[in-house]
Amino acid sequence: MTTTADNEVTRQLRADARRNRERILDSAREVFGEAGVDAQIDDVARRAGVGVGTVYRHFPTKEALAVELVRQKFRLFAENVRAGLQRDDEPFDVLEDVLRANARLCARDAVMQHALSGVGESFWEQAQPEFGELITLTAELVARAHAAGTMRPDVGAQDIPMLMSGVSSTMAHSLPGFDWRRHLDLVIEMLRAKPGAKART
Amino acid sequence: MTTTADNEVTRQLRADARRNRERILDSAREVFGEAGVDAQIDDVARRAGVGVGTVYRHFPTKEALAVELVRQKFRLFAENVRAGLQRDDEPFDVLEDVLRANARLCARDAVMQHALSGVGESFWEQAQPEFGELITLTAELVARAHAAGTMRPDVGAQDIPMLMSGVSSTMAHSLPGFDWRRHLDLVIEMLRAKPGAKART
Amino acid sequence: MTTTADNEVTRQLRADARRNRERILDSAREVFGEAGVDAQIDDVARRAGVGVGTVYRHFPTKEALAVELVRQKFRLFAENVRAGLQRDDEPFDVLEDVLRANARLCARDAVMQHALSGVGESFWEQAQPEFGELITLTAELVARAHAAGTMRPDVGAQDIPMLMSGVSSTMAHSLPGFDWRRHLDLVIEMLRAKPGAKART
Amino acid sequence: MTTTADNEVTRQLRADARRNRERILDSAREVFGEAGVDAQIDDVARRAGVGVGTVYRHFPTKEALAVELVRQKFRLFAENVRAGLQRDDEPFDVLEDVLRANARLCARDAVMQHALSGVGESFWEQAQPEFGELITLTAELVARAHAAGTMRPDVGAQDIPMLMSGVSSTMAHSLPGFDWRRHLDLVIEMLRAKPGAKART
DNA sequence: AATGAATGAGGTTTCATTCAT
DNA sequence: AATGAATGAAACCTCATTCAT
Repeated sequence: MTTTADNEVTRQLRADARRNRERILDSAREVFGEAGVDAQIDDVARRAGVGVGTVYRHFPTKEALAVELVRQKFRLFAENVRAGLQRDDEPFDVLEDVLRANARLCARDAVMQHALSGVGESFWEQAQPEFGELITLTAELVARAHAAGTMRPDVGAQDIPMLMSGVSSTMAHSLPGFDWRRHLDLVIEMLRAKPGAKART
Repeated sequence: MTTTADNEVTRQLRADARRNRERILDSAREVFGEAGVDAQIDDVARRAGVGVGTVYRHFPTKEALAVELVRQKFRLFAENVRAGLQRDDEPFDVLEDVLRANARLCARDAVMQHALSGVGESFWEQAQPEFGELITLTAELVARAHAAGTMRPDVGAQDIPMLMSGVSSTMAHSLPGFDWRRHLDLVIEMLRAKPGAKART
Repeated sequence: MTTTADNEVTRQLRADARRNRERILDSAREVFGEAGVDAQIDDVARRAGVGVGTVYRHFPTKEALAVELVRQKFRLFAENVRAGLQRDDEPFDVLEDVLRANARLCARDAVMQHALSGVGESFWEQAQPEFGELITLTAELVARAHAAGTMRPDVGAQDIPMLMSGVSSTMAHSLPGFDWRRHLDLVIEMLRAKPGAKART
Repeated sequence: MTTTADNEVTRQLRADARRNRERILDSAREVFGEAGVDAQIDDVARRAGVGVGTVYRHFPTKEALAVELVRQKFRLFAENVRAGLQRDDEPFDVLEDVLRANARLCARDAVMQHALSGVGESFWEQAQPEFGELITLTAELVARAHAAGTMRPDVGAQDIPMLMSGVSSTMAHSLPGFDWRRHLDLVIEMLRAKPGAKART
């Protein structure tokens, strides 16, 4: 019983820390969303209602914080793919739904834009595990669509992140003609098997 | 005689100034290319062989300098389109060549990446004239390709910058699967009219 | 019985606390020795295997911890002097031995260096009792040496700490020519009575 | 004539910068003197009447600033030795005067204390040239005193900085018995040749 | 009594921009 | 018109100390 109590105290402490961590990440998402990746850590801390030190305890540098946001997002992407893999529907339709869902998760996410903008080359190295997992899962979905003959055979799973990164770059602008849903529609067209179409290898 | 002399001095200075302006822009292209848009104005000035003050005489802010680089690039794009419009070849082939040429102009251009990353929303406002001109010219090329029936009818000139911005975003990475030439190939395939293909509106 | 139990718990705790105190002091000596007085309390705590809070329970401030180390050292110095006072040997020889022993205790002691560097003026105030005791004991040894005529009559007990502080300052460096044993030798020569030598008052 | 004018303008600019540099160093001496080496650069800047950036333009880090103060002081020491070498008086008397003069230059100089306290081991490396010069000059003075037979033959020029560092460490305190003039007197006694005295090698 | 997460003032340093020469 | 020294508002990060558990 003492042990149980102790454990609970311990868990309680951890729970506090974990809640702080969550609040910091939430706050960072908001602040980065509003002010871009150049936003100040102090603002993140203030909005999270914690001291700067607490932010730095959880994330040793500002970059580490941004990287964690990207990793989280990748995990969400992967979850969507996983959910898609559970479905029994036509594989390409599933893929399409998943891509649309993931694109929505990207929309107006400044950190993602930053990660995609190439400044944060190191972002990808640090998010490697999540990125790899995402590719692996996507490959399964793509394989099914290929097998079903509903996806262009000469486009592979590794093309998807590249194309989606393009869609995501569209989101960063409110320029005339820039509409990420349209961009995504065109990409999906690209991926879809066309009867009689011959792809350039 | 005094007037003549003064004029000569003035002209002399203007020539100097113009040369300085060019050197600053060249230097900025290089420095931004190597160190990203976060590079320092001092470095730009040093490489141009002028004082910082001179840079500021020509460009009121660092952003103005970057914007000018973007505008220059847009002018180059437009020139390529204009050259294409002179050609008598099949219009879609011309479009393809132009897109490839313009993509090459974008490759690893940090300022362009920055402009595309959404940080510089105002970049586009300031480059409005050049951007508009580019669209206008592209529209003519697209119209010809549409008329020739060699380009997908449901994709318009205003889609091109969006798609190319996506291709450009690919250039920022050296990630596995990220290959802008491949991205561009896929885009061009998509733009090409396919016999029997029915596009989703 | 409850009282007995409580007492036992208290005693138990006190024993624990005392052990903790010792471990913290040991740890502090090591950490300060390795990283200087600027080392962090967290490191001291970690090496002692306790939480920071525990350090602060025993020593209200970082300085208090450092001061305690100095006081301990002074107590060791005093013990050496006391041991010397027990000996029946020639008093100046005893003094020489004691000074050499105490100098060895100082060697490469970062806290001592810090105390000597003047930053910690307050160190000395706080170590007043130990310092006073040390002087008192030294005075007795010096008196005996004076009486024996083996020590320069114009140098007193109060000169010793000053001279030893000089020797100690030598220890802080690994500069060419800086050798505290040499410095100490010169000091001891100087303290020794010389037949026919006339000291400047 | 134009050349002369240009040169004057250039010199003028440099003069301004040089004056700023001097003011920063003066200010640093004062601020470090009052608040120790832990004083803030902002205070140095404020007292010098310049912006922080100006301080950093002249001295890339806080340490660089402190090091420069030490080097300056070493140069002053060397100047005193040089002046001593011009004199025709008895060499040991000259040495004594020089040591007293240099000790006075040290008195209550917080940066010097810091340099001597061993924290700034790197100080000495960076002040190597000045330190070396000082030793060289001192060696000449010592050689003369040795030749005159007025200085202990078994004490060399390289012992002097060590002994003076000891004297300097005395200056950092206002403890009972700590009196650097007394310490210096004793050191000078140490150095003086004693008729009939046999030095320990 | 112990723990260690949280705090936040304060420190150093950077760099776009200004301005005296 | 050109120069580059000066400016100073931020930005990031550290660490002695507090306090909830």
